[in-house]
Amino acid sequence: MSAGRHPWVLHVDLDQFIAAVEVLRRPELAGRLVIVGGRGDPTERAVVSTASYEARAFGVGSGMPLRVAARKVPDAVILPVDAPAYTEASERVMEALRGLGVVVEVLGWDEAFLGVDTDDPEAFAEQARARVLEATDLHCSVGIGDNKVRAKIATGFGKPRGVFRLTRENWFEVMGERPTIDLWGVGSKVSKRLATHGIDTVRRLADAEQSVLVGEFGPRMGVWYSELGRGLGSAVVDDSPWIARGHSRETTFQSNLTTPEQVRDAVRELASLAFDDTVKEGRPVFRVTLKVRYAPFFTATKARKLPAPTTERADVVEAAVALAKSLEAGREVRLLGVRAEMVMPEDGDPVERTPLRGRL
DNA sequence: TCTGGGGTCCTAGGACCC
DNA sequence: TCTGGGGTCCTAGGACCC
Repeated sequence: MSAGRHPWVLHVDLDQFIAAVEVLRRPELAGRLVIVGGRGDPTERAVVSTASYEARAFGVGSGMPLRVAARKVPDAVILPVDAPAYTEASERVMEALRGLGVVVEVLGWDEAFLGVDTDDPEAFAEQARARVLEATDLHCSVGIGDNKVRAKIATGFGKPRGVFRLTRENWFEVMGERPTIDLWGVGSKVSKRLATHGIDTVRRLADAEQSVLVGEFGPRMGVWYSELGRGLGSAVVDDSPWIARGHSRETTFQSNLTTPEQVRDAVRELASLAFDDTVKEGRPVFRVTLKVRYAPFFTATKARKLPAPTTERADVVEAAVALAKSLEAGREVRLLGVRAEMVMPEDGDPVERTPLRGRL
């Protein structure tokens, strides 16, 4: 199995994955208002990772501050994030999908693209849903597309527990009058910038002069948004293992740090943890980035390329500590983070670089 | 309402070089 | 005195995704 183009791209996305995994091991939670986030303590600085559909009906969604969610749904069950449990469940899902004998490109804990050669994609999608349910007791939805962009967007119309097909044939019929923010890769900032040019729907984006988009967003993003408006994108499904560019560790402190000593100690700790993750990959670190969020909520980053790539913990820690010395004294610190970037393997794969490439 | 943590890629501007 | 046109490397910031 390897990278390649297939007649059909399927996008499989688990329904309320994290909440569903929690309900699986606590069946008494079924049908209840379940919210998963942070350490499960709504008085702490944390956000919602996933809310069950029952909780979503009350306006709770991912990214919402936990304390706001708790206020909206006072009788919700609030659970801590248990990453190892989700990783384990995710692996069982992906194994089930691979068992279908197709190319599986993992996108995250709860989603994957399948490259499929079939005459009946709907039947195959139902087969995939059945296989995942049988193997894991988890429900999913499937988007069918003639490329990844369309398959990914299609899934949203299939949820929950359904299948939807989105191709060149029905792209404008389905998406034409929708707001640009419904596109995968267009967020609130870009949709507002597009609106200043009178581009408020997918069809208007598709019809926009590419020169306007390039002028606003630059040569790569401008062209990419134009293609997005028309539903165009890669149809190559690639199951080769992802090679991480870097690893990072960051912490939001429950109460702000106020002294340089506290900052220095925290940076040491974070740098060491990030370094540990690079050691597991066995590749040297060539750049270290320090992220700081000053109170109340202003974020800055400082980066240094190392004199030479290193596999020494002390080099990484010292680089991070040195960056910390240039932080503004006297400002309270809400968050610190350290990222270590690794050199890529020499015989580097010709990875197609595209704006959406974040993975597990 | 008060805003996590782990990722990726793109853009802009300055330094430096020819 | 009023000053080019690239190219590459580096850093900071921004945007997006799950």
